[in-house]
Amino acid sequence: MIAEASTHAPLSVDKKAADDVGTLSTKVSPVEKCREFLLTKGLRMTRERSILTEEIFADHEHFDAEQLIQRLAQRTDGKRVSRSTIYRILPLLEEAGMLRKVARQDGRDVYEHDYGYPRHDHMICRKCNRLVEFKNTRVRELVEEIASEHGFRTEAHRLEVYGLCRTCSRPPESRHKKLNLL
Amino acid sequence: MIAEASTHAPLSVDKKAADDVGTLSTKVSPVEKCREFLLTKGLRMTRERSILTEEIFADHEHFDAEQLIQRLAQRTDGKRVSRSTIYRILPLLEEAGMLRKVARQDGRDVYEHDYGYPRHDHMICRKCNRLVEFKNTRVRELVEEIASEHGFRTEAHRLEVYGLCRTCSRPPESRHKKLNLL
DNA sequence: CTAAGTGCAAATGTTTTGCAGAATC
DNA sequence: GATTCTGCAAAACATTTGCACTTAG
Repeated sequence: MIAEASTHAPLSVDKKAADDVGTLSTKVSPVEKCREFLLTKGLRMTRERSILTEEIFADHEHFDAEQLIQRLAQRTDGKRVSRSTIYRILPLLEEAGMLRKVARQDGRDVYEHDYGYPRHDHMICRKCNRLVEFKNTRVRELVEEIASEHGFRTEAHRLEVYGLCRTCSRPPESRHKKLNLL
Repeated sequence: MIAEASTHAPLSVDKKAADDVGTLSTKVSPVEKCREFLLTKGLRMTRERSILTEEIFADHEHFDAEQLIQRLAQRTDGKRVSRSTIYRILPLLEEAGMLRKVARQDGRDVYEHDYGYPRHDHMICRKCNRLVEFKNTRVRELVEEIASEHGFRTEAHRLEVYGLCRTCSRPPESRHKKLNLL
């Protein structure tokens, strides 16, 4: 099941091209942060929630539910977390401000960390599918400014820039060859 | 578990609060534009494609597939278009550059016109779910500027601002009346 | 004519849910 | 100890697809 033959260069994040994204201000571990949130809601920190949170924050890659299910729902050791539980915890982590949906690819919601990783926006190359992260304070400022003009109280924003990355927009180059661009 | 009591006021677009969004530069009718596209692909302009295109471009509201199905799949006059056909045509209109997905709400893809309507961005109220459109030239300028710093060639962008709209951020307020908000 | 398009019903794939037993506070 | 959680299997949904029949070009 889950056909999945897509050619999507899936979710690759171009860290090299990113600006000042990468500085990490660790205060509390993700699991701790999650526990705090759960407390405020009168909910409980369970083994499953802890396992899933650790798995998710083990790296900074983007991911979707299916990937977590692949990794966690078939373990035989004590670290198994079922499909339903995974689907139930993800919205909690979102509500906790630790995750956010950034896209939908192949019929699935794609998440990224919203905790322990600096705020940033994305440039997406329509050719190589590369996701370039960038950080620019003026974006936030402008958003803030526009919002206030509309009496809107900003909590977050998402800016995605679509186009061609440096590599893909560079014509076959040098020569007199016909550039088959576009 | 996972509360989820969302009050989704679905897809309402607050035109009043919108800025200069509204100027319309009509060149060719949507149906014509669509026909042109179909021609280039060796495809045919059918009654169903024409009906659907007209229905979609009759107003500038955002919509999802289900809404079109509601309106078109149960007609008894000659204007019926089936569910499958609707789902088959939507991607065509996207490819034609006439529509684009702008969000996902309640598990459905939300579309908006990408033809005959000026470019704009969105503010989305997390409480009443209202979609406020706004247009601000500085957004495009800033995007352009940032992109070029990264050697990125911009083709389009999407900016969504999340937060609370004027109404929802106003505290229960003044009166003792229960405002059944909205 | 003949390739492309449509409607229907059935299939797919993701996400949600009711329940009974298990675990946290 | 009561409430919240988990896993399971089944359900709910949105979207897609196979097929026989229509239709545009």
